[in-house]
Amino acid sequence: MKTIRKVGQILRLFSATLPEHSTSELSRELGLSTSGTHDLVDALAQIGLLRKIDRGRYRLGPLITTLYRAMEDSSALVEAARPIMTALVKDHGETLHLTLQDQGRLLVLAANEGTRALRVCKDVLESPLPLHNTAAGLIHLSGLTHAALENWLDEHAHPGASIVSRSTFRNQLAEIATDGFFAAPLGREPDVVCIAAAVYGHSNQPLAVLSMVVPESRYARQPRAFRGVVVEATALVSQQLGDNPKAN
Amino acid sequence: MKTIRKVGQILRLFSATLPEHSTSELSRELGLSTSGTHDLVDALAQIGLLRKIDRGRYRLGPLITTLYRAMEDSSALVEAARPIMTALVKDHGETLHLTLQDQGRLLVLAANEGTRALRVCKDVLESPLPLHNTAAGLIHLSGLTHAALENWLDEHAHPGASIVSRSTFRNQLAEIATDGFFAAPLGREPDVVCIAAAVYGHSNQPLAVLSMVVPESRYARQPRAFRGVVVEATALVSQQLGDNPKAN
DNA sequence: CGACTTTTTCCGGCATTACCGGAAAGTGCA
DNA sequence: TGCACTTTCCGGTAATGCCGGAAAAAGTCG
Repeated sequence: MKTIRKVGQILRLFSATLPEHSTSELSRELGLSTSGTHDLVDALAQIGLLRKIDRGRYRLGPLITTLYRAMEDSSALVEAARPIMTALVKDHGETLHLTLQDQGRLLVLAANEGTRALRVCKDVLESPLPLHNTAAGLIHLSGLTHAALENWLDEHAHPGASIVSRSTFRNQLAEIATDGFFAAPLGREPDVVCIAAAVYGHSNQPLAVLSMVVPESRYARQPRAFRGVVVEATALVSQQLGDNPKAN
Repeated sequence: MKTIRKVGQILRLFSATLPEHSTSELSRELGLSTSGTHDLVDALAQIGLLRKIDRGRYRLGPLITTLYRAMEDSSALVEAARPIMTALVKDHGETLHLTLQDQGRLLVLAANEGTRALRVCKDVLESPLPLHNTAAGLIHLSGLTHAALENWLDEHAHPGASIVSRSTFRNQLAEIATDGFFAAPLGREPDVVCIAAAVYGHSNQPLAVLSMVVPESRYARQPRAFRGVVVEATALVSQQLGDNPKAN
């Protein structure tokens, strides 16, 4: 559906740093005619996904907020995960994240910062790390369909990128998918280890990822204990989701 | 753009109380074929506006969160309004709302509950009141384009509805548009008065509404004072937005 | 203030795509 | 295992999106 793909492309041009666009900026970005682009954005404004600010200038519209509220109010995932995350931080003092992925980027749904004097900042997964540079991201990648993974590789596996061999990478992901768990240094921070496990929804489908980010010095002392803690927590969240007929 | 209109229709079927739909539910609701509906929802899932949960079952997708975050992070409106609302609650103790409208429904962006022993609950504008039953809603209606207002009237002005005469109603809105201010009882609550004024954005376009909801007994003692307070607060917000080149 | 440039908006024709029928595949239940 | 129902798939056709070109609008400059 080409029109819907264009809808996605247009909407993704709006960001916190570029919240407003004109018709001609959008048409240049998308390689479309100005009149065609105008038809599109006008229609998006009519349904509420965009809002016309001035003549020819648009921002994200109220339907975004409406849908987000609907989504948030119904999120059994966050509801199930929150108390488990709170308890985990209290017991272990380390920083936690609950994440989804959206078109190859991490999306943080909930973050609880650790309580110890030396702790990993909870914003570490907000910066635009490539998915394959975090254990949480690799868990997400391992849950992608083959087609979605190929699309992602088309974008990220090229000369000069850190993924050298596609087949090696796919094999790595297959192992991770089997384990449902992975631990690795966070991006280029050798002092920080990310320990991540998949949260499964109804019908055992990977849904979200719960991860703990820990100073390497503490992780090195008892890596299996950390693995156990994270796997157990995600099993609890998955279990609550599985028991809940509304669970997503 | 019929396809985009269908996108809007589909997305609006997802709510907090109905967060998940099957393909055949959606096709029945929209009066479309199941295969046509499948094409649509599959495409929406590919761009991230929906997410496929199970075979043939969909929920709102991660792009909603991504866009909402982008929107929230850039909202000069809320940023401008928040300290002014905080000061107003502190000084006067009454409940405040900052609202947008989305296709004829109020959308609360920020709500500060009053501090006095007898106070109006901050949730009062969350319940699905028709726009014309609140002063805030009437301010919003008065800012609609003629076409958008006609669409809204087509939905709301019919035999048995509370709007008896379209032309009388339009005249009332024209006066409200001129004043940029209105006060009236809240819905069917004779004890609560809603006092609302328009917030203007760049190029003097009505953008949002700031309103105060007050026990009628307190309002009756000094109605002009309340009017002055609300009008001054919205003028301050409008002024800050006008001075801000990023203002929406 | 007029000329000029650029952008936006509008609209109808045509090329492209959305839509759907019908069939295959999948799922649940008795 | 058969049946009922839903989902998914796919190709043909009718409907729609896309765009060119012109009109309108807005801003800039001399």
